[in-house]
Amino acid sequence: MSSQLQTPWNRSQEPRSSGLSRETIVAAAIEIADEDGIEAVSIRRIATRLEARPMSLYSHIEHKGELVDLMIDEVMGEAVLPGEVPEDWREALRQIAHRTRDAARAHPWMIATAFRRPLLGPKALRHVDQSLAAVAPLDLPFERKRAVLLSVDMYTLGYVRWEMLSPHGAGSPCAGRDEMPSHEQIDAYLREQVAGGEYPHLAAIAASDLTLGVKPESFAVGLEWLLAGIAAEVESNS
Amino acid sequence: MSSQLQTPWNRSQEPRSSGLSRETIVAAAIEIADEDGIEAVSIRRIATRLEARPMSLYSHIEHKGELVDLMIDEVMGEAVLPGEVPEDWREALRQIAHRTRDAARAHPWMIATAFRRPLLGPKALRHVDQSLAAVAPLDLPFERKRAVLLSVDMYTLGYVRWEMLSPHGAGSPCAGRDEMPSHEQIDAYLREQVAGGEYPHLAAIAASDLTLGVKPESFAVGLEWLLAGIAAEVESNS
DNA sequence: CAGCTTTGCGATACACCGTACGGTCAGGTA
DNA sequence: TACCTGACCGTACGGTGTATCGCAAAGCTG
Repeated sequence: MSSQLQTPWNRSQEPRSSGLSRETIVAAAIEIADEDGIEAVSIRRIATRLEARPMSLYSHIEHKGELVDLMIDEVMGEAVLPGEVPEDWREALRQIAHRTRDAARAHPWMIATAFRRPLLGPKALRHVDQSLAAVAPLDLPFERKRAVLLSVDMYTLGYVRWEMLSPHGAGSPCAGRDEMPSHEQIDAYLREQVAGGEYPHLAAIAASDLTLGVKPESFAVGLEWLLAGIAAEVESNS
Repeated sequence: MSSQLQTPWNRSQEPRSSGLSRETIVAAAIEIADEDGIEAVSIRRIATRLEARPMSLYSHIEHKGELVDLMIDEVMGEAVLPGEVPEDWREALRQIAHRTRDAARAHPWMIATAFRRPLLGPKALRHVDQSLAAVAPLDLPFERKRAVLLSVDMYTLGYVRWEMLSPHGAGSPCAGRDEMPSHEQIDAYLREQVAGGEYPHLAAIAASDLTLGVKPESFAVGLEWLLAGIAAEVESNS
C-alpha cells in the first residue's frame, strides 16, 4: 500500500567523478539563496555557477524540491551545538537557541522555507535529539517537553523574522518584483495607518518607535523570560 | 480574424460588469491555494477560474506579490475576534490563539507565506492591535508584551505546522512534484533512522509514537502551559 | 581482452510562469 | 462632438522545472 519514503538521505549516493556532486550543488544553491533570496535559486543559475549544464544536476538530485530539503538540512547543521550539551537545561536551551538564531540570521530564507516541508534530514534530527537531550533532566511528560522545545524554536525563528524588519536586519525574505520595504518605509507607513485612529493600542506604542526598536540584546531578554516561564512551570509540576 | 459583425445590439450587454474585482480575484486565489497549495496559484489559473483573460487581472492588482499580500491579509482577518476582547488577559489570548489556529488550519499555505513578507495589511494590524488590547491590563514593559505575543503567535503557528505531519493534519504545505509524505511514511522513515542508534533521545520517545501522537487537544494543553508560564513571569515582576 | 551494463553529462524541447507592451472600446466629462 | 480614462485582453519575451534522448567513459563479468 504505502511505499517506502524516499528521501535524499536514504538513497544511495557516490560521486563518480568531477566537481559536480550533491555537496557542491547544495553549497552553490545556499550561496545563491544567501545572496539573492530563495527565489533566485534556479537549476540554470546553479549550473552556471558550477560551470556545468542545467540537466547535469539531475544526476545528483531527483528534483528541485529535494534540493531544497538538502539546503535546509545543511543550515540546520549550523544550529547543532558542536560539543557536549551542558547539563544545566537552561544553559543548554540558551546555547541551542543562540546557535539556531545565528543560523537563521545567516540564511534568512530558511525560516519561511522550513515551514513548507517536513524537516527529516539527519542534521534536523540531530537538532531535535540535542534539544531532547537538553530537557532530558526535566521530569516532564513528553507532551510538555515537546511544547517547551516548540516554544523555544518558534520564539527563535519568530524573533529573527521580526528582526529582519528592523534596520539591524541581516537580510530580506522578499524577492521578485517587489523588494523588502526599508525600515524607514515601514515605519512611515505604520505611523500613517495608526494616525487614522483605527488601532488605539498600536498607537500607544507608536509614540516611541513603531517598528518596535529591535535591539540586538532583545532576543536574549525575551529568551530569558521564556526560560523563566518554563522553569516556573517545571517547579509547579514537581 | 474574421468575426461576426459587431453592432451596438448584438454586442454583449454588460462587458464592464464582468465580476472582476480585487475581492473576487483574491477570493479565487485563496480557493486555489486551499485546494492545491500556494504554488498552484498562478495568474493564468485565477483568470481561468474567473472566466477572464490573464492580463485582465492586472487592472486590479499591481503584480503577483501584491496579490499574495492581499491573500494573507484576508486570512489574517479570520484570526481576528469578531466581538469584544475579554477582560481576562488569559482568556483573551486563549481565544485569539484558537482563532489564529483555525485560520492557519483552514489555509495551511499561509503559515510559510506569512514568513516571507511583512504583514502590514489592515486585518493583520487589527490582529496585532487586538493582541495588544488583550495584554493591556498587564503592567509589563512593552518589550515583554511583545515577547508574550510573539510567543503565543509563534507557538500557534508552529503547532499547526506540526499538526500537518500527523494523520489529523488538515492540509499539506508541500506542492509540486513531490507531495507531502503521509503520516505512515514519515513514521516508518523515522523509526528506521532512529534504529540506527544515532539519536538516543529520539529513540526513547520512539517506543510510543514517533510522530508524536498529535491529538486535537494537545494544542490547548501546550497553550495553557505557555499562558501559565507567562502568568508566573507577570507575578514575579509585580 | 571483449562485451555489457551502468552512470555522469548534456542538447533539445515542452509546458508553464509573470508580465511588458500596445490596442480596443465603453462610459464619463467638457 | 471630442476627448479622456480605464477595464479588458492578444501577443510576445525571457524565465522556470524537467522529460526524453543520445553520448562517452568507467566498472564489472565472461
